Amino acid sequence: MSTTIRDVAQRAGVGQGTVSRVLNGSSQVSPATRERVERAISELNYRPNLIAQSFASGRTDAVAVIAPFITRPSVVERLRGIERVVTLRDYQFIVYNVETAERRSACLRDVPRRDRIDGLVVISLIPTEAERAHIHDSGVPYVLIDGHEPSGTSVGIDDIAGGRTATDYLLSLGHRRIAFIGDFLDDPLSVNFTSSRLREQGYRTALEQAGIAVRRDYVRHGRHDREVARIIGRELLQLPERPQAIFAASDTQALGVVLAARDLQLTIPDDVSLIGFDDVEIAEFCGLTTIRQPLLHSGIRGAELLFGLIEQPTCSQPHQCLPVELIVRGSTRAAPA
Amino acid sequence: MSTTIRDVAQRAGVGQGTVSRVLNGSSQVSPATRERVERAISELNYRPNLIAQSFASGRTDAVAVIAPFITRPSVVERLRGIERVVTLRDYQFIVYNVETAERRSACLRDVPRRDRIDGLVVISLIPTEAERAHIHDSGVPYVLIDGHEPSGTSVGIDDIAGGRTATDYLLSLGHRRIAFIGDFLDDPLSVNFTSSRLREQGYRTALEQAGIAVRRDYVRHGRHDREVARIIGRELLQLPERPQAIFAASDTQALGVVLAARDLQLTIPDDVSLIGFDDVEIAEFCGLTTIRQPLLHSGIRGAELLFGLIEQPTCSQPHQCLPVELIVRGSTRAAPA
DNA sequence: CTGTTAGCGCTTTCAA
DNA sequence: TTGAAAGCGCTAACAG
Repeated sequence: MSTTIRDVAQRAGVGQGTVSRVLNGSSQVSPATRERVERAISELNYRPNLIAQSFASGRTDAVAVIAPFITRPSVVERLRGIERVVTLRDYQFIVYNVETAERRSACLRDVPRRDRIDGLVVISLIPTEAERAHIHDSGVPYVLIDGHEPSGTSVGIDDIAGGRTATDYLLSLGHRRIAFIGDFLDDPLSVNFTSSRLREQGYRTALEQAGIAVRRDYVRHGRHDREVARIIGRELLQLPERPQAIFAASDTQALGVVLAARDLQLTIPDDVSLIGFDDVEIAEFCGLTTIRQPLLHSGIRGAELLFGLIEQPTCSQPHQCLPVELIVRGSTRAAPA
Repeated sequence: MSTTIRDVAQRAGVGQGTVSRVLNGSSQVSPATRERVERAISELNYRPNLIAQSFASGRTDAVAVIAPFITRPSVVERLRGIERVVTLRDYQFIVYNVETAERRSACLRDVPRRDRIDGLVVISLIPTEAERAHIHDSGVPYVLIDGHEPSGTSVGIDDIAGGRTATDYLLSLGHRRIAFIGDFLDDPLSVNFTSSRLREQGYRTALEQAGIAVRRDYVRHGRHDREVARIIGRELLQLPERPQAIFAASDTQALGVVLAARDLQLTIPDDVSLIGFDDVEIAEFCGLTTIRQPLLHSGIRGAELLFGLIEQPTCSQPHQCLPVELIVRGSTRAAPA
């Protein structure tokens, strides 16, 4: 068998409790004893059994993340931020990938358990009222990233303002006929929220403030997918009155529009201006004008908040709103005079 | 406190052991008893404590993955494949992201522990002889993805053949001056291996077989990064005798060449043909000719092999070689006559 | 088929 | 400041 705390205690000539105290950095141990124990530990090359530690202490030293489509660039970037912080604290980083509605419910139901994890981060999936209550009942500290948790801790951006900024920029370039592509409204993964919807709201507000009526045929929705957006983009670009500019609620969808334009032999930005959202890595490569949100940083911040909660479960932080930024690249240009 | 197995036993009027048997699906329980226990479980809304189960059984129901740069599209795709299988088996999926040499060693040293995980997948990082021995000593079943583990279980592709296929295709188009861009040879993360190097070997073999000498100025290396490849690409494309075609050892690097060509106002494929490797998602978008390797599937296969090992630790599988495929898109064309 | 029970390795009282 | 010892909740071996 593996060496246990008993072996160490024996070798050091102390009690198990003392070894445990040394292990956990208690200040209640005399330097001499500590020294003796530490020597025994290194002589025996002893490593405490993590499961046994968890079992006895009730902590798991693990943090879970529930995220939709972990392959999406925006999600990956956030995961990376979380992983960085979690690792720094020597916690395990457990990932749950969600690609269906069933899986979403299953995760939200089964993952929040004190005997499983010490904390939970949820990305881009807004729990229902019942799910939120369930998480709360589980007693697991919990942070939401990319969403707003009214009575909990969350980090996100002002999607409405982002949508407005994007639209205002297109307006400032002289465009009047501005179309919008956003996520499918009945996305089963996002029961009562999508950031896409808020960005659309910003779009609508901006147009209204500019005295431009929102045209039904200019506002389209589809699954968050490049190829779906490509089809929608083609439809928009083939409208009798072609939009001068398109605001896509994500870079992924904006890239679909790039393909649509290519399909129709139209040139961006000469024939149509295009702006995306997120500023994922490929956006720069493609010269896509977009609204940048701090993806990596949202993960870092979210994880930091979570550890705050783990250490101080009572003191819940308010919603954190991260800044967005307009990044102008080559996919937008002024409307011809 | 939470309800325990004792409460259930009491309520069902049976012993703890019987409840445990029901929990673990033992066939040694009479239908009537099972029924009674199950009713007690659901009446009490009992969930077994996972930590306690792990502690008593010695299993952790967790699988760890150590991967470099989890944000790279190729890595993400593999992670997704692994996650899918791991989740299906109701195991926890623990991710360790490696971005430095120190972290690499730390992970390879600390993660393989029976009290932590039941199995380990390593992606694109070849353990040294000592590290391999250490993993073996830990007793944790282990699978390597994207590499060849001589005396262990691994899944990969024939990188040499892939490199040959890519180069042969360029040759078949009539190109003779073919350059190569690959990973930095002293990559601290990949101590004694990079797939890039094998692809280069395929490139060299193909050229030699075609009776073409490999030109030193046509073979370049740099960190696996788009911007680095862009700089290298510019150098290649500004050579007095410009290559007719470039084989990049990864799509990421190929995209750097796309930027380089753009920088120099050169057109792909008219001025230079370009072929990549991997067929990551963006390759299709960019119309990049490339060598496709089954990334998602490598993750799935690797995880399946791992579970084979977990269930049958003795019966180690041989190296699995997945097929690659030439995907012709618009970045290559025949050399002018 | 089922009840009883001895631990699993550690943390954490409780005394000393 | 330390040692002794009582569990943590479960599995698995053993007895019946």
